[in-house]
Amino acid sequence: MNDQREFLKHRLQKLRDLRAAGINPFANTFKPRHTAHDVRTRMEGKTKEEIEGCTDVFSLAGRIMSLRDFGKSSFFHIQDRTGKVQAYIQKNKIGENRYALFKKIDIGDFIGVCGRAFLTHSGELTILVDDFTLLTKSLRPLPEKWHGLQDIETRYRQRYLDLIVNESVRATFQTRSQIIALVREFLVSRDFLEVETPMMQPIAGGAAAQPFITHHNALDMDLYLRIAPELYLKRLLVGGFERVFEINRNFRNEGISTQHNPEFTMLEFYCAYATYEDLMHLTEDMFCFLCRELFGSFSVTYQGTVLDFTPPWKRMTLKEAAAVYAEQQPSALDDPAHARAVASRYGVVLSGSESHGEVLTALFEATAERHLIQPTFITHYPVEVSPLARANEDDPTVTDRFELYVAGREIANAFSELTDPEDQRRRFVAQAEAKARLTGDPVVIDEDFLLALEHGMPPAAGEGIGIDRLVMLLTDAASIRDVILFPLFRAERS
RNA sequence: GAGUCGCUAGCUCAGACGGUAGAGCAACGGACUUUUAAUCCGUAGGUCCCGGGUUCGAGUCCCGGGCGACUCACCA
Repeated sequence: MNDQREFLKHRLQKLRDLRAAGINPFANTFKPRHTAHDVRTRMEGKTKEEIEGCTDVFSLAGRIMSLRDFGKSSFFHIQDRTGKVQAYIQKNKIGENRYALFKKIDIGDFIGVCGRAFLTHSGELTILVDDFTLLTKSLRPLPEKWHGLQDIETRYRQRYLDLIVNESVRATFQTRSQIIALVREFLVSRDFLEVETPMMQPIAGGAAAQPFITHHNALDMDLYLRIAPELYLKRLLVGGFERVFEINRNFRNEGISTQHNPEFTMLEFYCAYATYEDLMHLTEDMFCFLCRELFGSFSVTYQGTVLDFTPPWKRMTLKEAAAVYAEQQPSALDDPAHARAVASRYGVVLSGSESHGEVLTALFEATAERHLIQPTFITHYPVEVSPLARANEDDPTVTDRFELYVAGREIANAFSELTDPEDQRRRFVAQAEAKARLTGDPVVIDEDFLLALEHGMPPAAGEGIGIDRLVMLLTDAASIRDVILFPLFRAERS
């Protein structure tokens, strides 16, 4: 008999013993009126005498995380959503029968307890148990109490164990929830309307990633999981919703890394009559709001580096940034042949068919990106790599677009939107033809979106912010899997 | 997709040179009424990721596979 089966056998025997004694080991009869946090805050700053003179009776429930048995009394810690609190149970206080029943309770079980607070000799605030109720009997062991759960694969595959034993993991996901709530609050306070647009789309538009494909049986129709909500949110601008946002999942059938999960959460928002420059200010305001609410400071330490979000943030054009980090004069990169030579020198692999703008973008990514640690807006993206962005009035080879870089990573992407349906059609066709040459896919144009544009979309600017990457920055997480509760994993084979 | 590294008890980890597989916690039995990584005595628990190979003998060496981590590639 192996250890695992023996453990289960013992717990199942206790289950039978409890039922034989008339106890439901999965009862739902206890209504906790307090939390561990309530107990702590109620007694905070009080002396031992004041605490023990206090007649408040607490009633709380949670999982038993540790248990120290002294024969006629026991100490245990209960963990609820707010944290842990210790409890103490004595045989001569609750009676022989109740205490015998308590002996059937194990680490991992859920229990409800009632009692007053006291301070132990070593000064720990503790509930002296008047009575208890078993709420759920656990049948499997918890990970080790001191080292917790370390195995990264088990932590992700059995995230519930990770959450039970690793307090910092709970904190990360609580912060994630808080960040999303704050983003919502920020946008709603600025009169943005939260909307939901299709996750299943007949044409996967709004970005250039590989989509997941699925099929609707009744309509006998292939559908794509969306790679971006962009084209639907713009339809809403056409419809007269001047300020809209959506926080939802995108799906991209690409590689997995510490920065990429196949499904990830994206914030996109669109604001009529705004420009990309307005959105730079809005982005600064949003981050400052988040920092103030979360930390009370514009300084955030990420992986040992202090990031300073005090506005205004640095701004550089893409060409300037590429020039600085490729040690060139910006004007020198205006010569396509020279730019190409420099890019090759920095390890960019070129086929020869790339446009000048694509070469500059590749050079920027190869040289500058990883150096952009402090918040930096990169502007003036070439028109060839920005199929949905409005061309700059003074220099039509670039667009009114920016990306925000922090800690060497792309966090946000925004631009003044293209509103001219004929220009949009030309860009779609050029993009689809380029893709068709590369992949052999048929040229597909989102005619329905163009029809919407032909009805007239107000001038607008839009932005996308990768929520997972934002949460990583603000929770000091090294991997995107640390901020996604259930990241995608290969199925285990039996 | 490529390279490097990892996989030993439920958990956290040791296991030189190839020679009967170990500890702590958790579990089980016992002692103990203010402990807190409780303590003390005792017991049990292993498909060493899987499959081949070399060898008298493989957790250890070789080959193949699985899963994971990291780096790179891909992701405008």
